[in-house]
Amino acid sequence: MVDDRKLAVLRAIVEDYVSTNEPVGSKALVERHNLGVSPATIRNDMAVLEEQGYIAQPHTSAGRVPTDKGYRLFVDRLSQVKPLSGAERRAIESFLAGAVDIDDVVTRTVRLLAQLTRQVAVVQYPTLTSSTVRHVELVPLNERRLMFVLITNTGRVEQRVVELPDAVDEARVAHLRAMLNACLDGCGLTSVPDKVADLPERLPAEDRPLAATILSVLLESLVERQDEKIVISGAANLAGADFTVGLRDVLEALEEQVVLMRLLGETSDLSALTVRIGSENPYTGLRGTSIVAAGYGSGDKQLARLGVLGPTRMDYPVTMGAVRAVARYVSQILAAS
Amino acid sequence: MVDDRKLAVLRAIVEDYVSTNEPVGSKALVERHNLGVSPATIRNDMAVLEEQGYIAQPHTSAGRVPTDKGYRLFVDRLSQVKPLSGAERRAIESFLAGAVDIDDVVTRTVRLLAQLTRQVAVVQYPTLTSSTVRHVELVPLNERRLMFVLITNTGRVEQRVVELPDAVDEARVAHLRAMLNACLDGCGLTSVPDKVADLPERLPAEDRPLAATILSVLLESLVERQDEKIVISGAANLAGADFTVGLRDVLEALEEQVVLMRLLGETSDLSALTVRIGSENPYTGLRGTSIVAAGYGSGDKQLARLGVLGPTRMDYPVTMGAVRAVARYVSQILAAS
DNA sequence: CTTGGCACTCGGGAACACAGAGTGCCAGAC
DNA sequence: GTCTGGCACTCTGTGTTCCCGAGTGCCAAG
Repeated sequence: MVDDRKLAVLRAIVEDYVSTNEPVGSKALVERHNLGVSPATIRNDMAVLEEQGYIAQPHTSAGRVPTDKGYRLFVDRLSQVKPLSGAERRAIESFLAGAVDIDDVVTRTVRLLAQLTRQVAVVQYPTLTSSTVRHVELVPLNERRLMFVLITNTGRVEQRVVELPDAVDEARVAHLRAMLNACLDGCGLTSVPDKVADLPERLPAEDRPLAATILSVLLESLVERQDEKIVISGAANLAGADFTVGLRDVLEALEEQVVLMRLLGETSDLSALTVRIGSENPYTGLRGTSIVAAGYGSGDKQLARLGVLGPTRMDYPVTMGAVRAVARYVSQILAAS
Repeated sequence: MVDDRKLAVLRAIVEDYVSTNEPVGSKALVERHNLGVSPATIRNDMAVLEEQGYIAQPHTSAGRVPTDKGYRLFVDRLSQVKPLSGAERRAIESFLAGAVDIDDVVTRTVRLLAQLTRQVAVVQYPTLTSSTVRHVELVPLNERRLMFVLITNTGRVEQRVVELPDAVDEARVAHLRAMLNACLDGCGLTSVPDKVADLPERLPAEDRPLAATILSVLLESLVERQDEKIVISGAANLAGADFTVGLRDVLEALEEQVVLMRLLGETSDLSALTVRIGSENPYTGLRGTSIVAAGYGSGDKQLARLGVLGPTRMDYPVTMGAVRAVARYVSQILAAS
């Protein structure tokens, strides 16, 4: 059913098609790869591969083109991730090492990835889920308003302005701040709701409305972290690639945070290097594009995901290598800081 | 030299070309606009307009197309900004009114503008120049590290992690925090450097290295505010428009914050509604595109600028109306909060 | 200054032919 | 059984030619 030569043929077709962007025929195939058999034999193999759905011809009497299923087999069994060159690795390292800030890390990463792969890069901000509270700050802005700031151990900051039910003075705010910090310091974000549940009861009655207001904002900001921030770069790289599907759809998808989130994240294993090819993609506007994504974060606790998006006809080994390498370096940087 | 009818002809050419996207000829012109003269007369006028550089023909025996100079004259003297419809105004109002946050305001604004004009919208975050310090916060992260947070009256937050020269305790940090706030509260960002200049001298000697470190970070963050953040939306709208110049260049320009800043901002009068047409543009990659921009901010103190970017062949009256209207509404929203 | 007439130009589309690449199939060789 | 060479067939893409129509510029007359 799938003997070795047929697989070799499929691999050759994918490689040639990716590099030339033209349907590849039997004759060209035996010339470029030394398969040791004649074109006619290859033709027979190709007929079988086509029947099985791994390749297709755009029209009669044209060469063959890999289908999504063909790419899938190629990625799963016929290729191996190509490691970066030493020069590239050094470039990554020095480029990322200069980052001063979590924002800076993310920005640099996304640019780096776009440049490295010459595709559209997408980086998700480190998620708060697995991070812990480092500090909660309440800053009075005026009598009826204060700013609530939540700082996590990943360097992420969530801030929010709170309108208060009634006037408060600095002392009450300070008290509440101290209580909140005592209660939450170092605890995981997911356990915050439990921790603060009984907080109002431990306060004097007159402070309870204030506490309730602030807590509701706190909890709300925890929920909202779900729709994480995402940064993209390298949209210009879309201009070169010729998409089978309209460019417009792709650009539209890139502006939909939710779509991007799902593309990057819809996997049980955050850390895995995942590839989603063309129609495997849930979003119809992105048929014709593939996504290569990986998780990043230090060791046990995965923080978030990053990846690139490009035409189905992409160089998977190289792209996967770049994505994996960048993910690793970012993890390293984040772990060190 | 420029009699009325020639101007009317130019206006008609611009309007027709914008709506049809095809070179417009003398015959079509007299049919669609009742100019009361014959095609031959129009031809004479067009010959003069061409000689003066307001219009051009793509090739012999084709209709005429406005040049950048022609659009310029049209915008300056032949058109008037078209106000939005009542429905549009209501939509803007309700859409912006829902914003909860400075980030939210900016995000909603940029989306709104993109949708309204069907072009690429660009919004600059409110600049800090004219804003004042509302609060400075120092949050110890551990012994050798603290987070520095600067909150302004526009709701903007700058945060930064500071590595300390030596270990500090909470008391010293609290003291410094109090001093900083006493010193800076309510003062304009531009005057911050003066205000803090003598601060170290007023501290006990052992606190001076700490203070110096923090102040240097503070001042640095003030300088960095120069390269303001910019948000864009509606890149998908580029797909429809056919650019004379490559789409790639435009997409590249959109990723260059600096370029965008210059496009929006290079004007002495922040509040003016400015139009930059095609080659008037400093950036070569954006020949073929025009920018319509306006300042926003409440009354006397202009905060920043926003605008849209589209093909030179755009409906200037409508676009200008939309940009102006959005700028006004945003100003309103910001003033209220 | 305007107008109608007229010759001229040029781009774009339709029709057509043709070369080239590629296929499928079949009969014969190993 | 599997591979191979040969052969007829089918497309696409390209180049050529031709022609129509829109549009122009110019000129002489109103």
